Amino acid sequence: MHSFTEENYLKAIFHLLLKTQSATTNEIAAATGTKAASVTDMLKKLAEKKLINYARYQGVTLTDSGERIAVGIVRKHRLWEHFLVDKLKFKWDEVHEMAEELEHISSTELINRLDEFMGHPQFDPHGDPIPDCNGRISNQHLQSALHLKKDQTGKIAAVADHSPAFLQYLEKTQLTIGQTITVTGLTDYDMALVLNNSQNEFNISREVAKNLLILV
Amino acid sequence: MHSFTEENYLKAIFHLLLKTQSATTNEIAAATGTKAASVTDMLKKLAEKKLINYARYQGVTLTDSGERIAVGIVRKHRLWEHFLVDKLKFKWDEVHEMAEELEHISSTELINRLDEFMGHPQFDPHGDPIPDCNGRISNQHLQSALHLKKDQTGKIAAVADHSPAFLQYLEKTQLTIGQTITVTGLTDYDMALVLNNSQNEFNISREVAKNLLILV
DNA sequence: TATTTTTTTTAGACTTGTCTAAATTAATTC
DNA sequence: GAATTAATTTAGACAAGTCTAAAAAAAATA
Ligand SMILES: [Mn+2]
Ligand SMILES: [Mn+2]
Ligand SMILES: [Mn+2]
Ligand SMILES: [Mn+2]
Repeated sequence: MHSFTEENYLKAIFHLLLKTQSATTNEIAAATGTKAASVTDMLKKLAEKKLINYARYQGVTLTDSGERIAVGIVRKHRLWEHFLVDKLKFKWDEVHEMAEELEHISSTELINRLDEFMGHPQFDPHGDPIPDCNGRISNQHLQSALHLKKDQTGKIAAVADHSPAFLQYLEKTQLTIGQTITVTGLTDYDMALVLNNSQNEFNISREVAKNLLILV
Repeated sequence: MHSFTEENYLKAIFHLLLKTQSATTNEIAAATGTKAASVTDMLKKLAEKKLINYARYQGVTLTDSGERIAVGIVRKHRLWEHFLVDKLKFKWDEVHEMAEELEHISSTELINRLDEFMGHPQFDPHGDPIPDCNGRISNQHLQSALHLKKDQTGKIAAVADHSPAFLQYLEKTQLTIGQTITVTGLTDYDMALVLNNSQNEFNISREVAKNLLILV
């Protein structure tokens, strides 16, 4: 059908378009770990196949069929991550690289059965929504913990940084998905957030807070 | 590590070596769906990497490290097939193509956890033995149903033809793995085998019998 | 507006794996 | 043993995806 490479470009463009109107050559190069010249070649090919809208120097958007493919890859990625954590007992910081391979297994019947086997999970281990078999993605309006007001309470719902280092840090400090937290103040020294999670009180840096996504 | 292509060549050579002393260029071409000229190129590359023993015009064998890789692929293939049938409820004639993709997922930790998740199954859905995590393969001495003597009883343990058509035929006639059968005779007309499976009596052609592997 | 900097594209080359056609070697047959 | 046939290898080409270096376009700055 489509090569792994094409799928990876479409997925990268999809993720970039969640943040901006159109994805640029350099952004795509950074996201795919390639050089700008290679990206230009691939953009021509994807445009030829009507998977992206591309005009020289203008950046790109996905066509409907390009987006359908990209969402399909994201669905597979997140369902496989859920499988690895929920069934095979991997930790949430261990599954991304494996999912990067598994997301290219072509059978949609397989992924739909996997979805059913796990009881149609709504979110992956990092709190990201799993598109349904029609490509629909639920949208929770989350906000960064950094923007919580004093004494505001919310539930940790997702993370904005997926690096193993960050995920391991959260695991160690019990800041895992589903935890309810309250912001009780800021430290004078570095404006770190003082949090309360019903048992203990502790501080998190503004950088950590930025990457914690909260459902209020 | 190794490309999908290299893995597929090693796997093909491994399967060929179960039947003969050394695998020939044409056999490998047939098994991999390529042309002889392409095989020669790849054999040079695999020999360069010390994964096969190759001398021009002589056919090839696997080195220890080549065999280790090949057995690893076979282990993955068969474990994934077991997963698809046992957990995702696919039929035994539906899983081969998916396993052809899944066998190239690189993580050995993943496959070991999958193995554990399924309770360390000994055989895949077609009765083929699943190598353990050290590459050891159990060897049952099976014989073709064609060579059963009159009134001899045995258990269907594996199939020699993995084509969906054959597997569907067996499913329909209840000749599935684990069934105990007795050969009660031969028809006069075409020497078909007359079988008894405790409930019914019925005939199977010599071609079908050839591909049914029996544990006596 | 003219100049400098950044971004993007083009040109040309390389790698992997494939092919067809031709040449070579090995195996069969007469 | 010579001639024919079959198997294998070599030669040369191609497609996909990548790269570096250079050119062109766009954006930023003076
Ligand atoms: Mn991931
Ligand atoms: Mn994830
Ligand atoms: Mn199979
Ligand atoms: Mn099998």
